Amino acid sequence: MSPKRPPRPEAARAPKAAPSKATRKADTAPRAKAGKPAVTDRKRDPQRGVTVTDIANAIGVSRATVSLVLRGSPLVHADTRARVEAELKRQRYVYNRGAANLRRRTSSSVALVINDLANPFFAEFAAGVDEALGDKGFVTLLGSTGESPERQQAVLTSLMEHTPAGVILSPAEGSDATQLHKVLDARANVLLFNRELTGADDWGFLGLDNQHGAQLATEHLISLGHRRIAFYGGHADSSSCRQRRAGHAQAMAKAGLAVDPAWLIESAPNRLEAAARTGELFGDNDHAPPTAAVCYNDTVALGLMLGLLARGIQPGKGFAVTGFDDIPEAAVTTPPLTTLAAQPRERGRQAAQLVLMQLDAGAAPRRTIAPVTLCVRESSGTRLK
Amino acid sequence: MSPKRPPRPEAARAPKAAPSKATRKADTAPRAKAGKPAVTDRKRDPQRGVTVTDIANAIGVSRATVSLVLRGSPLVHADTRARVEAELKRQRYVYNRGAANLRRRTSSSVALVINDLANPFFAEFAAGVDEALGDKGFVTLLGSTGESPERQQAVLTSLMEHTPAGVILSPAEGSDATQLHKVLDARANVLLFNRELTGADDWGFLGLDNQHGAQLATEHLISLGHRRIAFYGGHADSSSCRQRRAGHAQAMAKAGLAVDPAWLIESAPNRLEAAARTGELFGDNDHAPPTAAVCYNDTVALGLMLGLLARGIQPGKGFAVTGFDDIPEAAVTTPPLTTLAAQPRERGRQAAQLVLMQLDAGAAPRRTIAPVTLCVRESSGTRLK
DNA sequence: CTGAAAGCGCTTACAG
DNA sequence: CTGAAAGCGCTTACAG
Repeated sequence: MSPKRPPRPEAARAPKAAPSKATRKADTAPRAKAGKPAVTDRKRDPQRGVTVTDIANAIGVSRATVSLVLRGSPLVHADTRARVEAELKRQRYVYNRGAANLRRRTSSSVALVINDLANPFFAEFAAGVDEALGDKGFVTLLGSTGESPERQQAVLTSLMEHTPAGVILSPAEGSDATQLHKVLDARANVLLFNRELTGADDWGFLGLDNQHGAQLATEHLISLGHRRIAFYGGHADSSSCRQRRAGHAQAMAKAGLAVDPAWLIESAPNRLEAAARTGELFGDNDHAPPTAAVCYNDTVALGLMLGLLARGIQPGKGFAVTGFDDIPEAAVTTPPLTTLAAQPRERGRQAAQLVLMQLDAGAAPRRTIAPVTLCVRESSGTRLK
Repeated sequence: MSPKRPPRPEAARAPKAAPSKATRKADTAPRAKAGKPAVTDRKRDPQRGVTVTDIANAIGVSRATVSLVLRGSPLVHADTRARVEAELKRQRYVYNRGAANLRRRTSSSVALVINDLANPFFAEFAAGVDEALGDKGFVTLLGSTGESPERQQAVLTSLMEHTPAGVILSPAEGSDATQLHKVLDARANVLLFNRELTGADDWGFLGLDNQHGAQLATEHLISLGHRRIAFYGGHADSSSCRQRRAGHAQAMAKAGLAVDPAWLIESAPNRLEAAARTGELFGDNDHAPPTAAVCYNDTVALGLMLGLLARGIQPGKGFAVTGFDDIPEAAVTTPPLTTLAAQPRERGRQAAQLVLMQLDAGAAPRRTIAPVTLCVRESSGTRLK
């Protein structure tokens, strides 16, 4: 029943997996030379598709000619071309791109590996990637890691066996460039998205302007009169969190405002933990508590708003909150969330273009930073009196 | 720059597209027989990957033996196997599944075609499909139609050229089985998801229990004391809308309640149009207006709630609303939305299993209906006095 | 237990 | 303008 064994955790080992039996009928050995005349009423395996050979034989030309027609070569005589095309249509020929890719040593696919499609940010990103890839005639090979570096190794190993022309990878948290190099060899055309990795300079990178985004949010809060502004959530060892924290720090410094270390609060980027840590904002430090928080992302901001409500504090009234990402929920929460929009679908299109550009000999992998825009809603409140 | 021409709108025509030049160096003609001894300091194209031949030559066995090791055959001597495996690792061999699939006439991919990944319902569904497919050693080929039957034809045509072992298709609105049969031939292993199509009985189908779901929602509203309950949104010619309307009708009939035809209101399933049509609920008919609405889906329900607010009516207070799907926003709107949960990720896993089952000779394509569960929140309000 | 040979469906110099 | 031949990287009877 199971056509292949699942990929082992030790993904780097040789593929033992037996490919699927895609043909519904088990192949019986061809009895052509077995003496008796073959059963002629099924001269061809019904499962077999139409091939260039069938077309060529049907109208008495060579396979080469059919191939040239398929590839739109101007070498073929118009009449011949017309006859071939008619026969192609008649027999409902389907091009076997896998065979062509093998012969030409090309690829018409790009692997896209992300944490989880259920994250709307990545869903939009994936939609953008697939859109742009499709426009160029490539197909998307999907893979998801669920933020597990081990699964990521396994998924990438499996995808590489399909010889993608490129890999767009949003690394799982805790990814290690050394490990990744074991499965994505020197020849691989890789574009990293969203998370920067040390030791991966041979690959392209597309990221958001995290620092500037957080700076915009912080400046926005300062302009509303806030002076004590926390940075809430995220893991300080992730590059995006570091960059966003830097933006926060920069805006505060620029405004001549001190940052109490107690205002830098870590939290896993999920709603539950973000809500649970709300109390840390109002801990027993000697100083006055913050009146606003720049959150690591929207999910954290949503959690914090729940946590605030649980303590009887109205987000946007008693305490200002900003997010990052502009996920769909951000517009419909109570209150709607002020956040940074990253246009993930556009980023997806861009990632596809970048990875395709890298295929060209000249284009060296580049570091690209995409802008984000502040989207003001009610969670950041109005001007403090 | 563009490695392939984009697929033409007339998708059924022969593929003229020239595949991508994935190899960074343009191939130069092999000069092996050109007289002069070949340049030996680069005896192999550096772009070339390691093949079974390389492994076989390196340790002096035949390619067949290497292949047997790769496929885990018990026929190889343990010593030989060990030597092969060591060499595989040393040369960082990567299995070329495309070549193997070609030779074995198998496939290790499944095409997944949906309207748009940005729809969280389909994002979850896709995540489930990919998860389950990956567990079985298959890879997901992604395609999206944006609800356009024309794009759907083009996308399917392109995907079929990659010889997927199966196709999971959530048909675009307005899909036509006859058209689909032009690109998904008799051999294709197809599973339709979510939208039923007449004339597609040779394919498998996985759908939600739309009727029962709408019935549950209606019964819930009836149990709260509502007597005049509208069915709001959706296009009456879509199968899912018809089924949900039937569930509504059935619950009303069972409770002995008449349904005023004016309470059946169509709307495109988007927020904007759903909001705009709110007035139709309170039109100038002679009868009293409804006090509650079973909405076609969550998006429609969200739109309706906005429309109600715009007329000064509090959803969940002055008017009860239910949705369908349980998208993530449903839990965080004001008020949170009572809806039917379809567990799209689980449905995705199920779809993957079904399409893989269909590969087996015995398993004929089946019609499978998955249950949905009522998820009560505040938008349906409390008991009417 | 291992090797030589044929072949999956396509493409591409090379002749003619 | 068209055909014969070789080959992409793998697998599979068939011999030995």
